Amino acid sequence: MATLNRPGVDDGHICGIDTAMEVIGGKWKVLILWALHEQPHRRFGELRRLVPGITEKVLASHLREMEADGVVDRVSYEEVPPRVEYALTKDGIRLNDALEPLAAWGRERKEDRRNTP
Amino acid sequence: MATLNRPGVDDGHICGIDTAMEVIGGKWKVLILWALHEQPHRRFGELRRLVPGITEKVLASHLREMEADGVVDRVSYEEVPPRVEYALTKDGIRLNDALEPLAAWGRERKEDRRNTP
DNA sequence: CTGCTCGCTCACCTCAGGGTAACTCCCCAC
DNA sequence: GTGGGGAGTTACCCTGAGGTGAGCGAGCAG
Repeated sequence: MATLNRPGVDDGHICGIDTAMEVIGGKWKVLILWALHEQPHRRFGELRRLVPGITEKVLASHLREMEADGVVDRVSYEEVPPRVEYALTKDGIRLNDALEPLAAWGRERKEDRRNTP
Repeated sequence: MATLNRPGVDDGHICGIDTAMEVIGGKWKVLILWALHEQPHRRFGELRRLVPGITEKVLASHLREMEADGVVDRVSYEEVPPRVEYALTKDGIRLNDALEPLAAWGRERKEDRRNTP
């Protein structure tokens, strides 16, 4: 992503939001985070049901990206039938906390729109 | 966008974050918000310089969307050469405040990555 | 007359992120 | 033997957000 062009800034980021946006930039990532925040240790199929509309392919790739970004943890129990559980990492929890004010803004906005359509 | 499927939820949104994501979803929107937050009443060309990489077309369309979303205000002074100033609305200021924790998360993360590459 | 500034608009094109659907592997129940 | 759950993978397709480059309208400087 780009940067606001000011002296003293080294790499391509300045305000920190763009860094965060890279992590939550996927179409469904905030919803996945939210689902894992409501209750840790969700299973794959459970997430698929909780985020209706998402396809298995995209859920899988989003989860792998979020794992690579260090915000979710994948634990695979070697059983049959397979069982895999996803949970937020410490960093993922902090990310979710950081998203809460944004969620509050969205909720408030939704309220306002409902009252004045 | 989609919704976490739980009873008691009416429209397509639940956690509020998705509502917010619709507003800040454009590629450069958070950077525009940030630029307007640092100093209100920025001119078009000024924003173009502050957000390097953005094209005029995209800057214009982003600004129009954000105006429609009620987060920025456009004031056109009928002069020649034309002068147009953009500023955050009250709601835009609140949105920016809500983004601050996310920015902090991103900055912290950037620090960590620098120390442990 | 030419070129420059400012704030755009228009027509066209690209590409990657996401959607569709089929397939795998291992076991259990019917 | 077939059907289903569970957790994916693979190959292919498609749309729309964003990028490219040009032009405009008014005035002023040289």
